Amino acid sequence: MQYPKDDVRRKLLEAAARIFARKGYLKASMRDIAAESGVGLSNIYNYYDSKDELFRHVVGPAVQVLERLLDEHHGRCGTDIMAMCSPDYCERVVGEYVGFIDCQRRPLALLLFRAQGSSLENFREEFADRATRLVEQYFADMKRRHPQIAADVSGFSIRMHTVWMFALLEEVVKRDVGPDELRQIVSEYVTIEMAGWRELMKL
Amino acid sequence: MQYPKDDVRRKLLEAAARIFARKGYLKASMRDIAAESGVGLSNIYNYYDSKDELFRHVVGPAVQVLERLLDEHHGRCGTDIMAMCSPDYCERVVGEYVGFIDCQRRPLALLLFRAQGSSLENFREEFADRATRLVEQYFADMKRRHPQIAADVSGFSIRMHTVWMFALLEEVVKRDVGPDELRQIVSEYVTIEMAGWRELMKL
Amino acid sequence: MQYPKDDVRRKLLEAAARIFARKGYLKASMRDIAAESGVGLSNIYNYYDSKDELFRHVVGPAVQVLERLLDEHHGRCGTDIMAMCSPDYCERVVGEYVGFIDCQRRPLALLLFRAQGSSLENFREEFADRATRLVEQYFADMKRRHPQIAADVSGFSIRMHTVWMFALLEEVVKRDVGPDELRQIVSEYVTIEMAGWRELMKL
Amino acid sequence: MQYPKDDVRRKLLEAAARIFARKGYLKASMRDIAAESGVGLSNIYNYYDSKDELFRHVVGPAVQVLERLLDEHHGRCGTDIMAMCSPDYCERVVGEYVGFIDCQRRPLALLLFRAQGSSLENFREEFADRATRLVEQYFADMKRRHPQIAADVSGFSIRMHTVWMFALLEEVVKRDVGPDELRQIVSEYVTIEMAGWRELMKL
DNA sequence: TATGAATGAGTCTTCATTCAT
DNA sequence: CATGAATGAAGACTCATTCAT
Repeated sequence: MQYPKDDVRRKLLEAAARIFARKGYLKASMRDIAAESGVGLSNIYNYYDSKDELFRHVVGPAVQVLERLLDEHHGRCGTDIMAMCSPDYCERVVGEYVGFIDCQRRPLALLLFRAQGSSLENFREEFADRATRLVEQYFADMKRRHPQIAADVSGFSIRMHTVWMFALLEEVVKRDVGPDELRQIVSEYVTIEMAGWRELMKL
Repeated sequence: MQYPKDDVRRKLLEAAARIFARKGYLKASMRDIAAESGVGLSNIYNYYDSKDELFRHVVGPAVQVLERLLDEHHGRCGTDIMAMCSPDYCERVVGEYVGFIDCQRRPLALLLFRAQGSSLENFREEFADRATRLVEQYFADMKRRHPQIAADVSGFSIRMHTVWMFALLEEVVKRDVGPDELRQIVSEYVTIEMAGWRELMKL
Repeated sequence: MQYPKDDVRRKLLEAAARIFARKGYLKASMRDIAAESGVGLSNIYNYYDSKDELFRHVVGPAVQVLERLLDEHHGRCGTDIMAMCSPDYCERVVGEYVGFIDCQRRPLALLLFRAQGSSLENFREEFADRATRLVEQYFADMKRRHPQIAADVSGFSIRMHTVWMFALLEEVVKRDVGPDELRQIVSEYVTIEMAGWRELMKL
Repeated sequence: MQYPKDDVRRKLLEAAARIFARKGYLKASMRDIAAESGVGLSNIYNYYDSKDELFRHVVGPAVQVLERLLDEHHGRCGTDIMAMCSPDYCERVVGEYVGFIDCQRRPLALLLFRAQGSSLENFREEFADRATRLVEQYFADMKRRHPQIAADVSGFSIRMHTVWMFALLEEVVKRDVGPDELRQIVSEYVTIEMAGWRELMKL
C-alpha cells in the first residue's frame, strides 16, 4: 500500500505550500492545511510529527538547492582569483545559481519570506553567514597568493556582496521573471559586480 | 498617577521594543510586554488601543526616518546625472542615509524584520516599490536629457539597485557597525556602485 | 456650589439615557457614558455608586409614573364595576395612563426594553404581577357584591388584560404616536375591551 | 469519540438552554455552558462555530414554529372575513397556535425574552412587523370585498391586535399553563377578540 | 470635586497536539 | 491508516470599579 501513502504526502505538501505561502508559517493553521488538502487533521500527524516538521519538508528542496550551491561554488577554492574575475566564469556561475533557483521558486519563497516562527526562521541569516565566511576565506587565500593586490576589503563589504547575491535571488523569486529577462538581469549583475571588484582591488 | 504618565509610556515602548525584537510581532504577547514593562496588562490599553498601535508607536521614528530619506533624496530630481555620478555627491548622500539610520537602529530592525502580522508588514516592500519608481522616473528624465548615454537599463536592474541599497541598510542595522567602519563601508559601496553604473551606461 | 454639581448630574443622566437607549444596559459601558457626557470616568462614581444605580436614577421617573398609576387606579377599589364598565370611565382612565406616559416616553422605553442585566430587569414582570393581583382582588370584590354576574373569568384571562394594557403602553412608547392618533387608539382600545368584558361577563 | 457525537450535541443544547434561560444571552458565558454540559470549553467549538450559532441552534425549533404559523395562517388570505369572524374558525386557528407552541415552550421563551445581544435580538420585533403587515393586507382586501363594513380601523389598532396575540403567546410560554386551562384561555381570548372586532366594524 | 492611572477578573475564540476507536 | 472528538494553554481585548493625588 505504498501508493496511497505517497499520494497523501504529495497532497499534504502541496496544500501546505499553498497555505504557508498565503499566510506565513505562524498564521497558517493545521486546520487550514487539513481543509486545503482534504486530509483529516489528526491524520497529518501520521505523516509529519509537527507543524514545524511539515514546513521543513515543504521547503526541503529549497534548502537542498541552496546547500548545494554553497558547496559547489563558494566552497571550491581551487579556482584562481584571476579566473574568477573573468566575466565568463562569473556569468556561468551566476547563471547556474539562477537556473537552479528557477525550478524551486515557490519553496524558496517560503523559505526566504514565510519561515518566521519556524525552526528555519534564521536559515537565511545563517546561510548568508556561512557564505560570507567562505568568501572571506577565499579572499585570505587570494591575498596570500597575489600579494600585489590591494585587497584590504572590509569584512562587511564581503558580507554585502553575499547579501546582494541573496537580494538578487530574492527578487527573482518574488517576481515572476521569465528566462529571457533573467539572462539580461544576470548579465547586468555580473557586469556591475566585476567592475566594482576590479575598482576596489585596483586590479 | 503613581508614576507620571510619560514614564509609563517610556517603559512600555522600551519593553515592547525588547519583546518585539526577541519574538517578532506575532509571537510577542501583550502579557509578555506587560510582564517585561511592569505595567499591568489591561493598563497598557490606557496608553495604546491595540497591539498593532503599540507596535506602530515603537517603530514610528524608523518610519519617519525612512519617509524623510525618500522625500529628500530620491525625490529631488533636480540634480543632473553627471553630478549624481560624482563620487562626492554619492558619498554625501549615502553618508546621510547611514547617519540618519545610525541612531534608529533598533526600531528600524523591528520595522524591517519583525513586523510580520502587523499592519506594517508590507512597509518594507512598499517602500522599496516607491523608491524604485522614483529612480525609474529619474532615469527616464536623464535619458531624455542625455540621449547619448546608452541607458537601456532593465527595470529590474533599477529595482535591484534600490534593493541593494536596502540590503546595505539592513546589514548596517543588523550588525553593530561602529562609525569608523561605517565610513569605510559607505565608501566602498559608493565606489562599487559608481563603477558599475559607469560600465553599464558606457559613460 | 450646588449649581455645578447639579449640572454634572444632569449631563450624566442625559448621556446615560442616550447610551442605554442605544446599547442596552449590559452593552453600555461606563466609558461610553463618560465619553458621551464629558464627565471623567472615575468622577461618575462621585455621583452614583455603580452602573446599576445610575441606571436606576435614569429610569426613576418612569418607575414613579408607573407606581403612581398602579396606586391611583388599580388600587382604588371603591368604584363599582357598573361604573367602571361605562365607556366614559374607561376612556378617562386609559387617557390618563397614556397622558402620563406621554411625557416619560424615553425613560419608560429604557425601563421596559433596555433593563436586561440591571437590578430592574424584572420590573416589567413584577409590575404586571402586582397589577394582576389588584385586578383579581377587585374582581373577587365585585363578585361578592353582584352575585348575578357570571364572572368566572380565569385568572389567566385577567392577567392577559393587564398584559395587553402593558402591550398598548409599550407600543405607544416605541412608536412616536402623536396626540391625535393617540386619542383614536385609546378610543378603539376601550371599545374593544368593554365589548369583550361585557361578553365574557354576560352583562 | 468516547461518547457518540449526538450525545454531546444534545448535552450541549440542553446545558446551553438552561444557561441562556438563567442568565440571558449576554451574561451567559461559554465557560458556564462548558461547565454545565461537562463538555470541554474549546471542544464546544467543534460543534458550534460561535456562541451566537449555538444560541441559534438552541432556539432553532422555536423560530421554525413561528415561521410556520406565519406562513400557514396569516398568509392564507383566501378565507373570507365573515368566515374568519366565526368563533369556530377563530378558535381552531388560535388553538393550533397554542398547540404548536405548547411543545416548544422553553426555546420560545429564550427566543422571546433572552436573545438580547444575539443576532436574533430583533426577531420578536421583526416577526410582529411581518405579522402586522399581513393582517393589514388582509383588511385592505376585505374592505374591497365588503364595502359596507365600516372598517376604518387605524393601522395602529391592527398592530395592537398582532401584539396582543403575541402577548398571549408570551404569557402562555412564561407560565406553565396546563392543557385544560389553555383551552379556556383560548376560548376567552377568542370571545373577547370577536366581540371587539364586531363592535369596531359595526358588523 | 475631579482626574488619569491602575487593577484583576472576565470575555470569546484559536491552536497544535493527542486520544480512542 | 484514518477519523472525529478532546484537551489545555494561550491569544487579544474589555469592563466596572478603585486608588492616589
